[in-house]
Amino acid sequence: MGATKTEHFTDKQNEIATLAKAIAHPARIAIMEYLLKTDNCICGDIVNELPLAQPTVSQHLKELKNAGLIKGNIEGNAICYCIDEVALKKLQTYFVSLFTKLEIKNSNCC
Amino acid sequence: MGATKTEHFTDKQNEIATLAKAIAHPARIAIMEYLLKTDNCICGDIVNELPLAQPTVSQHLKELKNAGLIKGNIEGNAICYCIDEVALKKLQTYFVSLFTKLEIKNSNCC
DNA sequence: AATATTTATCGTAATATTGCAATATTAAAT
DNA sequence: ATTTAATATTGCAATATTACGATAAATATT
Repeated sequence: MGATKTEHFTDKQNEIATLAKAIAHPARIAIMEYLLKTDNCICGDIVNELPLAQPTVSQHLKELKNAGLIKGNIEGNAICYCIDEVALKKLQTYFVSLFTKLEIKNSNCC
Repeated sequence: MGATKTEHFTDKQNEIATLAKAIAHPARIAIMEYLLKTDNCICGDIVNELPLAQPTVSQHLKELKNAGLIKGNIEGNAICYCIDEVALKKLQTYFVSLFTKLEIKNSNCC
């Protein structure tokens, strides 16, 4: 009890849920937005940008990386984090398709 | 310690994170997809459709409703749940805008 | 080699989520 | 008014997430 019953759902449903969970935190939204607006995606800058301690930011970065939303490259003794378009595109495509289905349906009963 | 520090992030960041959290579970994805494909959005049907006990489904429905993603109308002694387009549109628009920014940027450094 | 800088990991406390049995609530049907 | 059916709430156990201090690991600088 307590753990999500992933085995009862489809791979696609689990995949989208996992991606959504990865961005289901304002700090991780803030990281994604920062990476989108800057050309200087050094880990230390992200830590400075966020109102959280370095180990906490590091943990959030790890979660985004595990979900495939960002990737990190070693650059000297720093690490350069960037958005990985593939996963982001999956989320976008999914929501667009949901909304398209809703429009085609156009018979929301309540 | 332990709770999300929402007060340090923008309203928009918190709003998107909350919406993402609402769908960050395969059962809630499955509910949204079911509501999109059926015209018969009675709570009992959702319970039958999902591999979870009735109280658990009821709780997931409540979370989706709190996030504004669905709405429920009393219909006799049953309840009709439907998708609320407004919140879904917000998510879609957000991801589209993220991806647009990424395309405009077109200089992912790593 | 010693020191400084940068990032990751460990350990742990606080809090939140997930799932369900038991029970309550509400409205329909008898 | 009882009974039945549908949904919500309560209470609780199991698990997951969030946050951070302390520390480790890796590279750069001196």
